[in-house]
Formats: sequence, C-alpha cells, structure tokens
Amino acid sequence: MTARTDRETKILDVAADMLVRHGYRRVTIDDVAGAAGIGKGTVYLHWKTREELFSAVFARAVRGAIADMVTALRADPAVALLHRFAAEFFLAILRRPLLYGMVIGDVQMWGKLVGSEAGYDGGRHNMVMASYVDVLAARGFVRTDLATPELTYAFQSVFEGFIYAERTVGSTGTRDERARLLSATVESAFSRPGTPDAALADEVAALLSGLV
Amino acid sequence: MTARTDRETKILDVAADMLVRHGYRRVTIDDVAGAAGIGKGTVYLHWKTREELFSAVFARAVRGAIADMVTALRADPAVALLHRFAAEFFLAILRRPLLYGMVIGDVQMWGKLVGSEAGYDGGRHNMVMASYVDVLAARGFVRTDLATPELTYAFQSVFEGFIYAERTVGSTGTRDERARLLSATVESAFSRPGTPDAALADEVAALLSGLV
DNA sequence: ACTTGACCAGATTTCGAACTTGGTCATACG
DNA sequence: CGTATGACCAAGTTCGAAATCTGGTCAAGT
Repeated sequence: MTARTDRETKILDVAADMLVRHGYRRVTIDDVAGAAGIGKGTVYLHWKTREELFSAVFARAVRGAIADMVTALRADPAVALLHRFAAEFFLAILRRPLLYGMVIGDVQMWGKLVGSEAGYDGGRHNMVMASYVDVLAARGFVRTDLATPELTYAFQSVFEGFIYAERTVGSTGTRDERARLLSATVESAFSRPGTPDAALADEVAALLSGLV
Repeated sequence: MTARTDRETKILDVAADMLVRHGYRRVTIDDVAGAAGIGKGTVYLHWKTREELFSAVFARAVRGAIADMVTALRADPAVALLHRFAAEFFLAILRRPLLYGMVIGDVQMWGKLVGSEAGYDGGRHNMVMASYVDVLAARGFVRTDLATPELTYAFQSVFEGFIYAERTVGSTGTRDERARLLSATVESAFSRPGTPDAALADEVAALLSGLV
C-alpha cells in the first residue's frame, strides 16, 4: 500500500507547489490532478473535499517545521532555551513559503483558510507554548518575576512582531541576522542563563510533537 | 475667522465619528456634510478631495497621540526611557479607535488609505524612531551591544507585536496590564537603568513634534 | 463674499446570463 | 472484483451591461 502513500505525497507536492505559485483561489482540483498525472476523481480517493486537501498541504508544512525543531533540539539541547528556540522557529517558518504566507496572512495565497487556519488548532498552539514556557520556568531558564501566562503572551507577541516585520521592505540585514536579533531580544527580555540537558530537549520535542 | 476653524473641527469630528462607526467606504461626503449641518459644497471649501478630508481626520488622530506623548514627557521625563515610552505610546494608540484600526490594518475602516497611510509618512516615522533611539544610545539609556539600526528594528518589531496581539481575542488581563507587560519586556530587552532629565524629555518631544 | 445643492461624469453596484469547478458515480480497465 | 477515471451536474463564480450612486463643480441664491 506504499504506492498509495507515494501518490498522496505526489499530490501534496504538486498542490504545495501550485499553491505557492498561483495562490489558493487559482488552483483547481483538475490542475492538481493534471499536474500529478492522475484523474480528478483519484484526488477524491484521498481527501473528501478541496479544503481538506489544502488543509493537508498546510498541515504537512507545519509538521515539517516541527520536525525541523525536533531535529534542532536533538542536535543541540540548548535550542530548548527560549531565545534559541525563537530563532530556530523563526527560520523554520521563513524557510517555508507556505507557512510564511500563512503567518503573514497572505489572503492571495491562502484564501479563506487564513484565520480558520485549516484545521490547525491555534488554541492548541497556544497551550503548547504555555506548557513549554511552564517547563522552562520550572527549570529556572526564564525570568520568574512574570507569571507564565504573561510570559507566554509577551513571548508570542515579540515573536510574531518579528515575523510580521518580515513583510516590511526596509528590513535590516539578512534573514539570519534578523533571527539573531530576535534571539538577542528574547534572551535579554525573558531568558535566564543555563544549559539545558538532553532530557529537557526531549521533553520540549515531545510537547511540540503534540502539535501534529 | 475662528468660525471657519470651528466648522473645520466640527467636520473632522463628524467624519471621525462616522469613520469609526461605518468605515471608510460607507461614509460619503454628503453624509458628513449632512451630519455637520452644512451643504456638501462647503466641505470642499476646506479640503479639495474626499481623500484629503479623511487624511486630515487621520492626521489629527496622529497629532492627538503625539500630543499625548508630549504631555506625558513633560509630566514625567522618565517617559523618555524606551520602555516607558513604549507603554505610553501603546496606550495612546489603543485609546484612539481610528489609530487602532489603522495599525491593525482594518481595511473595512480605512479602505485604500491603509498602507498608503493617508499622507502620513511611514518613512519619516521610522527615521524619527531611529533618531530617538540614537539619542537614548548617546545618553546610555539603552544597551550598547546592538547598533542603533538593529535596536530600532527590534524595538519596533516588539512594539508592533504587542499591538497586533491586541487583535487576538484571548488576551491576558486588561489593556493597562498588557501595556505594563510590554514595558517590562522592552525594559529588560533594551533599556539600561538611568533617569532622564527634562532636557532629554524636551529633545524627545521635539523629535516627535517633527512627525506632524 | 460666502454658501449651497442641482447637476454631471465617472465610479460602483446590481443582476442575470455565461462559464467554471467541486464533487459524484456509472463505466472502463486491470 | 477492486481501482481509477472523466463525463456530468449543481453550486458557485465571473462577466458585462444597465441602473444607481457619489465625488467634485459651479451657477444661482443669500
């Protein structure tokens, strides 16, 4: 049954590509099927509706970014620190045109899926971030004079501020430099010095994996 | 000729009110004139076009926010500190539905004026912020391990991140609490301890006044 | 000298016809 | 017998012309 999975992957690849190139509105199921070299009906053997297909495209991009984060956490447990995490996540998002377009709220690219976020649960995202910050707080890796809900809110505001700033043309330096700037900002705003061990990194990775 | 100024104020009041209530698209010059108790042609004695009128409404809101900042700076020179400034400015914007709608990019409210920002020069805004941060840097009130352009970029990202976060429903606590949270974030991210004198506050006020 | 609203051109909205496309399913194929 | 397909249909979208509205003017009124 791997042929079926292969075909699914192929369809998602094609759909993602067309989505980036032409935007949500302009991509039809026929286009996708044609570009994948299969009949339209076949697409519906995998997803019940057009929206489900494109949601799947989005979900895969999210899984990809999370996989990147998990990899980074395994490679270097220090990525579990809030400021390192911020920089890695920032880059993991900007690396993916689909996610970038979603975060920026590119209506052209995502149509009505923006905001509804295509079945991807924004509430869950917030909860995971809150748990993550909780974990860091318990280990003393973040400032303790702010309650974790406030800390989480502030962190997310800062993070999204830097993401949104990407859409501004007059950005300073390179993307990597901006990631470092975000890191420096988050570090002095929220982090406390310390060196996480692999166990903590695993815990954070597990939390993230709960986002799939 | 104060009657003329009074009438101008009246028109701007009415226009601002209708703008908040009905949004850019739905407000006609006839509506505004009617609500102001004058003829349509009279409106054109004050502004050459519809766009100029609404730009004037926006410009007045900006001047109001800046006036608030100048007042706050005079009342307490410590507002010149980046984190105090951030909190005051945050509140000055959110206090004004027109500015809030503009910052949030409320297309419903502002129509095509969003982005073009109605003659209000976003580039100038950036320059003023950069000058302000320069002044703080020269006095040692902000961290010195970051160049001022980077510092400015980071500060603006953080600030806008908090503003954008306002549109999220699940905000923590009250608006004032969020202003304090922003302040705490900016303080530990960028500020260095110190007490500005009235001269510095005046200098900053002068910079801001250059934004009119 | 100042104000006004009738007026007009151009923009916007409306509305139905023409076309497009998501989703189904009878048929073809292996 | 199970899987894949594309012709088909209804729902949705686009298009265009007619109807309506509104920014801006200016001759007439105060």
